[in-house]
Amino acid sequence: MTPEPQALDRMFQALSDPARRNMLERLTRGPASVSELAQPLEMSLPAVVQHLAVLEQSGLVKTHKLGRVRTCQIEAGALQRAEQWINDRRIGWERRLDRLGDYLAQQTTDQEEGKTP
Amino acid sequence: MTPEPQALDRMFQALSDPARRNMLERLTRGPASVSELAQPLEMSLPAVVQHLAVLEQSGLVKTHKLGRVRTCQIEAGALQRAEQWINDRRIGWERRLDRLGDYLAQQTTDQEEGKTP
DNA sequence: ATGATACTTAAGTATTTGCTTAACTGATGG
DNA sequence: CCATCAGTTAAGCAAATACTTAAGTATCAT
Repeated sequence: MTPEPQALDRMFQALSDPARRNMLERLTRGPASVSELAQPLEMSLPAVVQHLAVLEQSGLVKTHKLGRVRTCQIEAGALQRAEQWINDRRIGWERRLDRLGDYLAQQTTDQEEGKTP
Repeated sequence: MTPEPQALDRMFQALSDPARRNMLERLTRGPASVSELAQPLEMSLPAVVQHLAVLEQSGLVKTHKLGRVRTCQIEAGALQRAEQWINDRRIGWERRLDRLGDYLAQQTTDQEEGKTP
């Protein structure tokens, strides 16, 4: 299941903000409430809630509300899809560099063999 | 060398646009001129140049001009640093899930052993 | 020299982002 | 009940984005 372009848009966009990455980082250490996510960040609670909405819409975070507290969790699957896109591109590029290296080595060898001293 | 937050900001921001991802994808198949990058995109050349500037500032692409043509190349190292950040977080989260699984399994076992039928 | 090519620069604009403050809803605890 | 706590909603605003068109500037080919 290749992620649709828009899903990648939202995921990378979500990852591009340090406050949101901080929230994700906190969530790797276990679920947290909105206030807990907000605590280390120097901004108002509504601002944090807006960042959280971005994270949810990107699929990177899932939340559920119980009583008056909203609990947030990381969604590792989404994180993996973002990683996969990068990895595919990087691997493609590195394979290409390898082929180029082989080609250049071959050229050099040919030249060596062909030289008339 | 852990990438500074701002470097990650710019990298993920750069990756969040489909036109820029398209350009990167093209570059995995080898270097290309600005016009070549622009060719499949339905936008003006200046727009493409602006996207290219974002890619360069993110460190994902390097360019050099020879005569009147600017040649662009992917910078796999930068790509890898973005991937690394995601991977670290994902691994952290998955390790946590494993520990939680172990704990829950242990609890269940304890209960089984302690039950009085 | 002249015209076409490959960008580049500048300026303008609509939309989106990342915040803010103020006011509000809906649990919970005493 | 009523104050507090956790979060929500709304409105507004400055800055950043993602384009556009128009007008350059160097090459390069003839």
